[in-house]
Amino acid sequence: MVSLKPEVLARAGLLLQYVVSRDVPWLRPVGCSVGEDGFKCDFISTSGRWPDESLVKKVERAVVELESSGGVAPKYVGLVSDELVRLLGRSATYEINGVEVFLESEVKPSERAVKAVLIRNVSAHNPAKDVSLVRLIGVAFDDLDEYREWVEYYEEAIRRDHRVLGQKLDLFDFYEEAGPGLVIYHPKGQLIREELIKLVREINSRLGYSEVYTPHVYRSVLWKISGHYDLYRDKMVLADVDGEEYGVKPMNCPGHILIYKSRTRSYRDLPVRLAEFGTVYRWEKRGELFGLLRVRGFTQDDGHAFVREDQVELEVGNILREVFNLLSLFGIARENTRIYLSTKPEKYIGSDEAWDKATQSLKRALDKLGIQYEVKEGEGAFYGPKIDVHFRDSLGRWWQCSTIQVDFALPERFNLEYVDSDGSKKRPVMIHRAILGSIERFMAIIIEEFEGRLPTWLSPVQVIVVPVSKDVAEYALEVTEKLKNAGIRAVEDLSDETLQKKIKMAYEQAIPYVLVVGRKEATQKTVTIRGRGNLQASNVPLDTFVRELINEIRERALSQKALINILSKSPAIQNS
RNA sequence: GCCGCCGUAGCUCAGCCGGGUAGAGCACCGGCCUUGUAAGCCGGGGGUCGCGGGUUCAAAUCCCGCCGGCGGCUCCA
Repeated sequence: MVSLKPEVLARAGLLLQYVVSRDVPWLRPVGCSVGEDGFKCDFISTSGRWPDESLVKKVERAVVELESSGGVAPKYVGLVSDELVRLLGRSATYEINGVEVFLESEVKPSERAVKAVLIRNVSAHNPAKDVSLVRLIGVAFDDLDEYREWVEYYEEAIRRDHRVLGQKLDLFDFYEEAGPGLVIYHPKGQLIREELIKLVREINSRLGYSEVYTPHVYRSVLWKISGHYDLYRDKMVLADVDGEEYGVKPMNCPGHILIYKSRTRSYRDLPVRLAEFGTVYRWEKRGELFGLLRVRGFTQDDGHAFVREDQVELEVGNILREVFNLLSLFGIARENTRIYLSTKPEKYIGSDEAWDKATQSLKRALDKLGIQYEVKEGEGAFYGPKIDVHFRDSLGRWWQCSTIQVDFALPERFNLEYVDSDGSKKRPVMIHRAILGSIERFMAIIIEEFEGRLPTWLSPVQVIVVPVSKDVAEYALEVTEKLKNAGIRAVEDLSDETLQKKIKMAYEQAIPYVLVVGRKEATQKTVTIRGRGNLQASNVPLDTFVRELINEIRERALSQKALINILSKSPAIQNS
């Protein structure tokens, strides 16, 4: 991630507004804000026209020309009174050659000249129902080297894009005939899913969750009880069958609640913990879909804990610990994660006291683990406070993955109870949690994190065996067989291609290990191991490699530990 | 859903502006080569140019609608 300078973005935003109002009379500037990924400048189009590409290029050039011809210093005037600008929350006015331009008040524009401006997109912005603005978003630099570095970074980001890699590595695809936002996993993508599911099953068992399985459609009456029918209907897939209405599940909770309700629960039974890899469908609006990161059908590693109020903190703490294990398992840098605690919104259900208790429990759980987080006041769901973990994708966008939500609403709506020690009936609290969030979204994040070069345990193909020539084909098959018998996902490449090409293909398919075998290896029952980064160990006994590789996979190692171990333990077999 | 851009072979893309009926590379198939470390050589098959309508003697190319994708906005795991 190349970091942009807010003060440079601010200056560019101000100058951009100035040249636009100078050169494009039908666009009136109304505001500009600065974020970590660029500036956003909003304009009113008084003619109803939209700026086209050539106009955008012209304006970009005009800013740089203005700067190179001496530039002009934006003069701070004060806070604005304009209603529209207030609506945009950008309340400082500046003046350039007598033209009023705007900027959010917190940022100070740079004194230094802007050397490069790149407008990345023109789009509509609708801060209110009846207001449509022209929004230019872009980046700016006061140093040409930084500009070039940013462009390079951006091109790199496209190569890491999970949509590009997903196709190149034959993991998954979307098909027009199938419908937008509906992912179809190819065999290799499904192998990754299976590994992730296996991982979460282990986490679930550590946390005491029992896995269940529930249907994909329910009678609408269930969605009416849960409240989804009223609150969520526009995102639900509903169908009338035999004169009855059914709804495809957008969430798994109602099914789990029915299980909770299947018998009388004692305070001793709690927490009751149910987990499911539940595939849900949410009919997101068309423009909101985005690769695997935003789809219409996805599988959550969902789980619901029915707890007493006094159990919330411990339960949340345990889940959080697993979430952080997960981050380190995938080597996701802390700077690429954000943790939020969202508190009571304006509209809410449940008592203030319960909210306060639950929120304090979440806080204490976070603090006990020494986790740094941001509080989003009033951003909680109407049914309870929550903790969310967001990850950053290759383009710098943030996506919510892990989530832990306290819920007072559903226990109420479904009239959930347990019998307390004094024989009285009490209402449990529900904790909704997802460790990965959605498997789809999480997969996208890790594909980008690793640029497709997944750690061995996650790689759909872990080893490819490449014979040097046809006469060692049999040995290649023998090696592959042995690896497969050891539970390793191995394939052989007996095609007619040259060795060089086979190696190149293996690298492009991001296969972690290439085993080259020729006459020498065949007679000695060894393999020559080629790992990532052209790291190589020659003539390693096959058994040694299998043993080390099984360890690497079992430990879910991030690095190519097997090869590194072999190289460090027996430098004698190194042979270049 | 809103604004803009885009949609040509399995993939990446050229051709579209100034209409005359489709091309390249990779992949695939066949042959030669029998390979010791990131693309060996030669040949071949493959496209109702996203779908539908309109303009025209003639549409991949111009116009309209729809479908799908992308970048933003809004919303979310």
